[in-house]
Amino acid sequence: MADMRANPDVKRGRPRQLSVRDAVLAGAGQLLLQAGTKGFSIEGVARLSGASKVTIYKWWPSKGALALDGFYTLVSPSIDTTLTGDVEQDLVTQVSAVLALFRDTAIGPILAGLIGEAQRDPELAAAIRERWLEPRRQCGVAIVEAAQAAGHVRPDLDPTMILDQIYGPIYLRLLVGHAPLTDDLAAALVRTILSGVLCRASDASERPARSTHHEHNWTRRDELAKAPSAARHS
Amino acid sequence: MADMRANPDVKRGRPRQLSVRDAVLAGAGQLLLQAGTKGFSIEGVARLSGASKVTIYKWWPSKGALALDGFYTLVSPSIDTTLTGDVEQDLVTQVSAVLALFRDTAIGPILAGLIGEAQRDPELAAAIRERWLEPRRQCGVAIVEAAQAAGHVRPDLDPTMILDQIYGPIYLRLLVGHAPLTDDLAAALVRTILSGVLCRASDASERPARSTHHEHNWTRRDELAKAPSAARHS
Amino acid sequence: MADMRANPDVKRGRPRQLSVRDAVLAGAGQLLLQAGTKGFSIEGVARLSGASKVTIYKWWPSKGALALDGFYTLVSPSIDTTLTGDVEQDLVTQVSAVLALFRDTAIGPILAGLIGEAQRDPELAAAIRERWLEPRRQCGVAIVEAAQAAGHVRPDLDPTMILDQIYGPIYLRLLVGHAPLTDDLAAALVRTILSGVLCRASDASERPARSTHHEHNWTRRDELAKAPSAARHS
Amino acid sequence: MADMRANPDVKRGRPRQLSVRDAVLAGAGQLLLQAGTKGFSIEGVARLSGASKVTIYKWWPSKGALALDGFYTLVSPSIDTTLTGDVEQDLVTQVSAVLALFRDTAIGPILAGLIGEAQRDPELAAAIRERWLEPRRQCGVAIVEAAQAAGHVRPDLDPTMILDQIYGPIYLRLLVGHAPLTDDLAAALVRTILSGVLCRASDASERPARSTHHEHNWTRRDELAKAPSAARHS
DNA sequence: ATATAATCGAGACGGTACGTCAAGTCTTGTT
DNA sequence: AACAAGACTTGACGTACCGTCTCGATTATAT
Repeated sequence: MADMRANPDVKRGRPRQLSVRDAVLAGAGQLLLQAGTKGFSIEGVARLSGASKVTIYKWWPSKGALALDGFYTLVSPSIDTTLTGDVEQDLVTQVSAVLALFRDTAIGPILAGLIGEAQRDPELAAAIRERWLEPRRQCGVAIVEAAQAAGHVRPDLDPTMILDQIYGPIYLRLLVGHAPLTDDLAAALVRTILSGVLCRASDASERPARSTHHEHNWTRRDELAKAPSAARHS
Repeated sequence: MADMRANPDVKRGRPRQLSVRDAVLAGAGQLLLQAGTKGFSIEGVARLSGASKVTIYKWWPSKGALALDGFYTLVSPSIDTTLTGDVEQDLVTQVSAVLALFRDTAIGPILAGLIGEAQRDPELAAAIRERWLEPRRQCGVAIVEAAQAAGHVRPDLDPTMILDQIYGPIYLRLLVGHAPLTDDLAAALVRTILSGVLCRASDASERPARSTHHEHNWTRRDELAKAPSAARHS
Repeated sequence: MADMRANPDVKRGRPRQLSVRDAVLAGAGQLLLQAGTKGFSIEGVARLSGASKVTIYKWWPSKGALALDGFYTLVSPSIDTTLTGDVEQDLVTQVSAVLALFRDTAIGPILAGLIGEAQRDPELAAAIRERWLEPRRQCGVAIVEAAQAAGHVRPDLDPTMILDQIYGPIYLRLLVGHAPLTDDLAAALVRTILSGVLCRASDASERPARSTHHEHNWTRRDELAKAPSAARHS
Repeated sequence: MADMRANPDVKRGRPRQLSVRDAVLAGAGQLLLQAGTKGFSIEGVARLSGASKVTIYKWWPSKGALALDGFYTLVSPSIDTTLTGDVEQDLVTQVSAVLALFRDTAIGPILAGLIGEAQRDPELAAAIRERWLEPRRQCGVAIVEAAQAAGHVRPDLDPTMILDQIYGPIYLRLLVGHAPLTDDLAAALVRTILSGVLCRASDASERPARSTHHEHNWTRRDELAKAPSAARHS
């Protein structure tokens, strides 16, 4: 994308006043916190920030874009996870971080609101995908692919789908609220998708054993005993 | 919801005109189809149906409630699946039905829009949970619980979570669009959550075994042949 | 202009709330007085009157229309002149009334502002013509035509033009302010257009004297000097 | 307007670039022609001329001032009438010139728009008076005063008022549009104000008396020949 | 040559008003 | 009582022009 203007290096005109930009972003974040996505309006941001509507319209193409930028003043987009090399542990660590963000801060509902808004604003949807979802998924994909390379995870599976099966439930619960985002959810989701759901014992009794000599099943989840029954919901 | 009024049996005044109700619902459904959740408005429904705004406000508590009712004039809420007793097959059948609904009809985006709207309308959220999500989940829960009872599925797992790990990815893709809803998605999701993701001991012949001392095998994922890697998305 | 609706006599819906109408008009008048045509804005009227902008836009097609209506809450459109039958006296009476209105009240500048606004609003221009100018001119025309009928005024002249030559100077001064609207202006304008400007004495020197005994010439119009014949033309 | 600075002869800094001045004026004139007074805006002139808004604001105190200057790029302010000494003829010549300008060129409406704008811009009003109205009136005043000196026009009359009674109707029609600016208007206006409107006694001798018992003759306006009724307006 | 000073284009910015849309609430008369 | 028609307030939308304000680049005279 080469710059088409005559003198791209020559900066002409009054330079953008960064204080205004910051005030707008701060106002947007504040308004999101106070009023949520529902009460979010460009006029509200203008009021809060002291900027004029025209200025906002100049720099942000749409309400959604502004809201997303405001959202990012609330969340630092840091995804710094030190990997251990253990699939389960690494995934749980990362998922737990996201989960904690949704549970313990106000940004859970706000992100939900943004995704809701994205249903009527395709550009916002794209922005959310690119700026929020994908970066986070990259880490997960890296973990899974490393595990595949190390031979811990079946290589024929699409890492993307595996991640969806971990994050999907979280976002689904965030968006429709049919079940709570409990603390142990991250661990449970990861463990289940890793080991699967089928009984080892039942295989033995009901089906012809395909191979009888196999030891190992899921390395380190032996005592899965304690029921996560609290995950039920009215 | 029993009628709470003093004399429920004494009906005075003009009785409710059901034709109006139907016209409103038809108009709501039509408007949803034509304009989507974004262009859906009570005034639009009034225009289309010939009913007056007051009438609509009288019988539907909110825009969301009307939209959901309109939505149900488009989708028959039938979930009639004949179960075979095979967990995988039954789940795939059911999930495929939902998936086809989202893929092939207009109701995928409309439902997404409704869930989006629900972010700013808690009552709509509750209604969606109760009227759409839960009925569908009951079937799935029944399948899983039957499998647990039959000893095919590990009894320590929460069926709810298992279902979330199947449906979550679908709704996530529907809402965020980071990956397409492919045809084989249902089968892949079900198979993966059933069998898990880790390498089996049988792989030990192929790869260096990490630990050697357990039994369980869960055969039946050998011919996972067709790569679901097409699920990637731009 | 027959009413085209199905049942023109059946009044349906909530009737227009006249109190709102009155409040808007009062607000418009007040705003005109306070801020003049320059500071007049629909939003200002909405603020002052307590009515909403939408309501104002519903009933008044444009800012100009509202301003003109507001103007009429300041001026009662009464043009009640008892005619005596004497052209000069009747005209002076009427013109003086208008002049006094322009001089002594605030409506002079306001009307000027409206005419100014009419330069960019053809509908306002038409409304001013029909509702302000013409009614007033009718009276003048009536006086002139009566005088023509009575033989006091030359019948070959267009009464419209005569009135323009009386009122034109007043509006011109009102609009461009190059000369003041003095008290005696009405009398002077009327007298001059009635008697003309040419000297009788000059006629005497250049032409065969028609009459010789005048000490003053234009006081009464009994024997007025004849128009120079050069003025005739096809 | 002498230069008030300390050292008026010492010119320092970059001298004013006259090409900019000309471009702005040309742009202003062009915009007036294209969009009229209504669509005239400083930003538009800046766009058209390539000058920056600041430059325009520096050299022209207000939008009206710029518009007037732009107006003068469209009209050459020449008022070159060779006088014959005959009041009527000279006045008609001059008035006809103005009338033709208003009728046949675009500057009639533009001038009307400027006068309209002047209602909200006192400085523009003053400028119009000084730069447009007065110069033109000077000529007329000269003619009238010459006629007064020659004894053709009554010396007790204010030439200003006489001119107002000629030009007033023209501007009134230009601004309000209640009657058209016809070709013969100039001659009619001049003739009427010169001769007056009242019936002359001399007509009694020139025409066959219709009825003998009154002092005026033309009972009804028998041969109104060319009807001036066309001067009426919708 | 090197300040000093003005001109000028580009463009950012707050402000006021524009005209429109839909949400809800209300007030009629009609069924 | 149910209902249609429609008046009304509220709040936000996105746009236009105003007038002011930095910037950097340019172009002259004065030291």
